[in-house]
Amino acid sequence: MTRSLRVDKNGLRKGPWNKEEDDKLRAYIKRYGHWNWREIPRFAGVSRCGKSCRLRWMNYLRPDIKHGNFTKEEDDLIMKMHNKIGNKWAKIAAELPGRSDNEIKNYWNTNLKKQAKIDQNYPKNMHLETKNQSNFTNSLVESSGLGDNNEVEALWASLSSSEVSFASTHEYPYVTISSPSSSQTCSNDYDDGNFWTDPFFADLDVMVNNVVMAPSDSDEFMWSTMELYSQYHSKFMI
DNA sequence: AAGGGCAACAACCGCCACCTT
DNA sequence: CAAGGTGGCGGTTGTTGCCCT
Repeated sequence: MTRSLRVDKNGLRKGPWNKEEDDKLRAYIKRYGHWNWREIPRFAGVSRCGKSCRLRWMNYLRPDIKHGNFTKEEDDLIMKMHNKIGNKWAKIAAELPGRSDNEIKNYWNTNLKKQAKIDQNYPKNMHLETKNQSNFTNSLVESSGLGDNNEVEALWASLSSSEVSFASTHEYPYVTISSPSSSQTCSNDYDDGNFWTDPFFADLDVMVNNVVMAPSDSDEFMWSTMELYSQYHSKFMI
């Protein structure tokens, strides 16, 4: 399941590692540590680039690395964190001792992504305009961070053209917002703003008080919008 | 048995942030 | 402050194995 072995123009091997290379690298790092990845292959006696050595060590040779099937607990944690922070594999890996970011990324792409897609269709989609907007915006003014009813109404109106769905997967609620060319999912227990990504915002052209907001550059906008959806979720969904 | 399609995953590549000089 | 080096990250690719027809 790996690439075929080849040698590049500098004489460096590419492709699958053999046992001898693994043993040399493992032995060297065990004894001297990894002080400089670019120099390590020369000292360890392997014809690989430093980057390749680092990858091999981090994903396979580290003594604390765990191989084998993911547990249900690990699945849940990956799903939860992915809902929350998106494709931040290194951050997710930091919460899963013994798992590498590469392994988690592969696992997500081959297993969990499909599961997540299925979950997002549950329980149903709905359109914002079907709800009682005025009552809701009144209750939002204070908590949303927006200035007054007009601002909330304006934001609301501009978002109404997008399809918004609310759903829960396991114990982690999330909100999915679909626009014509992209979709974005985020968790309600937000404490990290990075899950709002540019493609979604770039597509929305949100107007507040006749000013086009630049969402990807505006933390205030981000928090306000998140609060809006969070409040909406808790108010109308059981 | 053959082969086509898909899944799995190790490894590569390009980009970026950070550090050092 | 700028430039170059390095490590880390995330997206993507390439190959093998498995399953289905």
